[in-house]
Amino acid sequence: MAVARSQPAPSARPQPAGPLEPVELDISQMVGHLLRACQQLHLAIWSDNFPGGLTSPQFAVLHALALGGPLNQTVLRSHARLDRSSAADVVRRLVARRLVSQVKDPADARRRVVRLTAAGRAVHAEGTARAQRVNEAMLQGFGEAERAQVVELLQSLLHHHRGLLDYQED
Amino acid sequence: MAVARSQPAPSARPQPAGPLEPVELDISQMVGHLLRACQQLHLAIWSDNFPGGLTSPQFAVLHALALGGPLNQTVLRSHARLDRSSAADVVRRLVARRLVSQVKDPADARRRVVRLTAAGRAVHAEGTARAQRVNEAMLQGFGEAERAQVVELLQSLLHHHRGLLDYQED
DNA sequence: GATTTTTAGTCAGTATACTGACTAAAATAG
DNA sequence: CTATTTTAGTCAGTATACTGACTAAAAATC
Repeated sequence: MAVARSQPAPSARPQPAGPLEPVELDISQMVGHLLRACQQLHLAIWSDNFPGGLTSPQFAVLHALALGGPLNQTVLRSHARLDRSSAADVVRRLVARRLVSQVKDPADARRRVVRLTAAGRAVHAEGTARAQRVNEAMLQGFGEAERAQVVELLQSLLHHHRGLLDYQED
Repeated sequence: MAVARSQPAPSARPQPAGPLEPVELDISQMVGHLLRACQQLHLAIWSDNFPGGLTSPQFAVLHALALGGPLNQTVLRSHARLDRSSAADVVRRLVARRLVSQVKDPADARRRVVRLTAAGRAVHAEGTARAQRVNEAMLQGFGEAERAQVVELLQSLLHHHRGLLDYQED
């Protein structure tokens, strides 16, 4: 595949001792770079609002369980948007904190069904308000229309690539 | 700080055996959840385009050095949007791969100046085209106007919180 | 000039997120 | 029914990203 190569193009002004290859790339406009920075921001805001140490993926797991009853890891990770290894890690930590419990599925010995404990349900209920505050803080400075745009554009971006992530569905 | 507590509110329809606390939270519309999923997507696309194993933060460091000459870690991490520990980690791996080198700053013994090696400059030059392909792939499915919106909204989001991240500037 | 504070960077420890290899069980093919 | 394949989950290893504690050097203060 012929990589797009920038031709020399007779330049009018000779650049004074810059790098030899023409760097025509503004990294601050690259979606990946922006997403990474936004995630760092989100983590900072999240941590401020969850002094107990519950992380966003952990909350996503609790939320999926609160909505959809006991789930095996495969269904759980598709709801919480976690890959296999990460889901196992997150569940392991939630088990250690006694927020969820795991039991073998009698109908399928491969599956281990994850269930909220009473403590887990309480932490989820209390966390819901915090999660909403985090979302509000993230969107602070945007008007209603822009908030909707942010959500729609990110959802569209994901939708354009549905099936690429291993937990897919959608 | 009085946490917003959902009052019972005389409900017209009794919900059939749902969870006790009213779960009025759509996690698929939370910005943080969407950002995390988009980053997973970006990582998948990036890895496809960089079979050599160069990561996006690593490329960001090479790019900052290619643009701005030798830099100490503090300036470097503000350009590459990395916190102190992560920047040290990334630089350590780039040193191990011989893509950058570090020397003590004679003017300030605290600083260790990072510089591109010839190999690093070559990897950066070659990676620029790949990074552009990743960006294009991420935005595939969007029109010109929407692409601009995505970039502008994410930049605005970051701008609204400038100063919150420790590498700040901006 | 001596003390205090700030700054640059390291280090240990933890949490996602990934890969690839692996086990065990279920589903399918023959 | 047996052999193959698929599925569920684990495990080891690596890369960001963070916290908090720490060292050493520079800057600021007195």
